[in-house]
Amino acid sequence: MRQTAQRREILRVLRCSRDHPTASEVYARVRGSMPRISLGTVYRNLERLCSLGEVARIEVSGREMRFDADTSSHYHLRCVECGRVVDVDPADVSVDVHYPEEVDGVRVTGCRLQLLGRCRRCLASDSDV
Amino acid sequence: MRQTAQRREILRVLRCSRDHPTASEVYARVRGSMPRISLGTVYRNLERLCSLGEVARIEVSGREMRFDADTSSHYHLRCVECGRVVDVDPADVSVDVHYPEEVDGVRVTGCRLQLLGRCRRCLASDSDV
DNA sequence: TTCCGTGCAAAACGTTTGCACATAT
DNA sequence: ATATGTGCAAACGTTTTGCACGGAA
Repeated sequence: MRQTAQRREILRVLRCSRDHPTASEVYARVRGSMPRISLGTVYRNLERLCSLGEVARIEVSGREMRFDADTSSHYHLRCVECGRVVDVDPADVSVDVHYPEEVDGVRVTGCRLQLLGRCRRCLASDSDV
Repeated sequence: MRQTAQRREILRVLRCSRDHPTASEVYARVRGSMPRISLGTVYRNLERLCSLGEVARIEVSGREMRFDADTSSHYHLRCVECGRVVDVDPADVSVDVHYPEEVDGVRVTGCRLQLLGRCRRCLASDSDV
């Protein structure tokens, strides 16, 4: 794989971000230092970095993908109102799950636990409404 | 809320479907008996039925929404390759999860467990590749 | 009669892709 | 020199929306 300034910058931005930015957010941040980069390049590099395991794709439900330079195993807590995602230390969560090996012709390979909640900001604006 | 033939038909189709159809799939099926229905109407009614709690929106990550007339609590197993979703009887799954009440300003209200796997068809076509 | 729901079409949105050009190797 | 990566713009698939009309109440 060829080294490029764009890829380096995208990775740098991701490593400085702790808020699991979307592709557009990465794009906006990278444009700060590299105004002529294109959104397509951001997508292509995020895709590439994901398959290399350098960043993680966070498949939180809802529309857009989010990305995380922290590829260590941890949980994500999502505010169901604004979509904000925060990390949860695995040490603070205990999980004991058992499931069948196969259901209805689908072999089970694993499971994903997602925490849901509401952030302070959204709780506050809820009381306004 | 006003009764309409369209909403009744959409609900009927969903109740006859066990494959968690996407909005387009619902659209296609409803068109069988109601060819002039519009996709917009399908979306508007699915949205409406969801907020009434008559059907459930299955938020499988990233891709398109799926809908389920079975609103009882059960798990979903998704084939990570083709996106197919099958139901998993809660009796076949044991879950014991503990998590903090709040993390980083986000109050935790619950969690969601999603099973992931690969269906026979995809496993078979994988060996072709 | 009155609105709510519909059909239609266009827009919005996140993402992918085709192309010609640039550039790392 | 070569092939991989880029910028740009168009295409894509899903979902939402504006509008005038139709039909349930």
